[in-house]
Amino acid sequence: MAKTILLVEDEAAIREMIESALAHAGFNPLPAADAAEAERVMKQTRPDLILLDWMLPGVSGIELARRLRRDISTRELPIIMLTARCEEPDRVSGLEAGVDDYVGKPFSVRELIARIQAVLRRTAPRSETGPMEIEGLILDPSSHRVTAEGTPIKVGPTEFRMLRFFMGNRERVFTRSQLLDNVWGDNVYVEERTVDVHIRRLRKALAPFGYDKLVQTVHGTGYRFSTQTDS
Amino acid sequence: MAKTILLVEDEAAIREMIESALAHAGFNPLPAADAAEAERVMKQTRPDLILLDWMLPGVSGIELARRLRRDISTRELPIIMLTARCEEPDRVSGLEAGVDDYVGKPFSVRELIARIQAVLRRTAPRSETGPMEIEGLILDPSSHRVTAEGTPIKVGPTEFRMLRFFMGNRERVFTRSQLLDNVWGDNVYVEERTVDVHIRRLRKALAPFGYDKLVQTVHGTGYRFSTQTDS
DNA sequence: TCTAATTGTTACAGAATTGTTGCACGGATT
DNA sequence: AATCCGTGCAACAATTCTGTAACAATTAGA
Repeated sequence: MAKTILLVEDEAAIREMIESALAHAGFNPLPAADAAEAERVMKQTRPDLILLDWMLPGVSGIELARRLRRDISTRELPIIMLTARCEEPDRVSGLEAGVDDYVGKPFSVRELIARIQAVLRRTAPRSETGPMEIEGLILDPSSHRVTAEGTPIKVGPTEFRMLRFFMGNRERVFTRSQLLDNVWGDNVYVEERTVDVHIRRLRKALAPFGYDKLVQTVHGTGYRFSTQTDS
Repeated sequence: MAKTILLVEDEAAIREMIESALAHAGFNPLPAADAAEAERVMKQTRPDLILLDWMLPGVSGIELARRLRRDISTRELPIIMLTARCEEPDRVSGLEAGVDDYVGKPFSVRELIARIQAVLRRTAPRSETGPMEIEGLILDPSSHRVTAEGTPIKVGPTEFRMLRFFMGNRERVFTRSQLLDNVWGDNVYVEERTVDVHIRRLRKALAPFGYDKLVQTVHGTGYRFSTQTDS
């Protein structure tokens, strides 16, 4: 889930500053000091985006960008260039290099993060999942709504994610640990009993329509979302 | 059916490059070197979109955009402006002039194509439907007015664009980021919380008629325009 | 039945998110 | 120049959500 971002910047101070900013924003930064190191790193890991300084010792940033565009495996890799404000490089060469965005130095950290997210958003193919329905209970991700017989049911964010996961994976038992991974996310630490509380909250929300019986307890193991009668 | 795109750009090198890029992407490019030539071309062919350079000899790009907005026949024509990063144009005044998006030079061909398609996608339904109406709330894009039960509602430019977007995309959640892209324009950088402020202003304007409940909050996600009761 | 383990339920403090307001700034108008 | 208007932002208030602990209820097994 966490996007990996290759950061190619020769000045150590700036590199470290951006690196910590990226980490803080939930990205996985891969620092590199020059083009050679960048290419070495890319042989091992395939980043989701490249932050590339315009001025680099040895192979310049724009030259590296051209190389990446030439290689079929990195042709679609988004590139954001870091340039000195109003340096205004040759327009046509910028066009040809196929850079996705420019950020002029000095820049605000938040602007940089915003531009990264914008580029990732534009680049990523959108995977819209349609509404799910089970015995009249409808969950629509696009409107972010849970409906029973036409009337909307109010559920909290976590309950929504949990119900969405359950509706996509019915008739299967999940341990609390698995639910934490799939509903909360992998690298978060919360007590397993917290799952029980949210199960309770989900049941409470579904109870007025009788759908609470779909959320079943498997004693000694975990929980299951099922239309079959609980035995 | 290939979309026709009028390209107004004075620098021949850039014009030709974009022209070939457009042709390659399946569009039908109509090149023009200045505003006068652009207006001449438009008398013969009606393009689906205009790519307009900010800096033009004679009549400037933004001035041409204003003229197009004044003319009823071209009022709904999507406009994308090409601006140099260092020119730092006032995007707000551009937005008020009715520009749909900005692309800062230098830009990648991919980005340009993506933005063109994005603008075409989101302006397509608008131009065909004309005035929109939801439960007595009427928004008329051509006269730029909002009315409730005959009485006009005063909304600011941003609130108007937001309401127009919402009325064209009901029953769907949008994150603050998506709203910024669609209401403000893609590469405008403003704080996400600013969306909340304009949501507030829109609600305040709609409140005297009870329409404020159509603008719903989806906690943890964003906002939604819906006629269904929020619960 | 009795006991230990497991699960259900509730309350609550702190965190996170959203609502609301005032204000400075820039552009347009007078 | 004076004023108004729209905009974006920050600061504060209000609301909602979350995780945890504590206690009650239930289950499984001896």
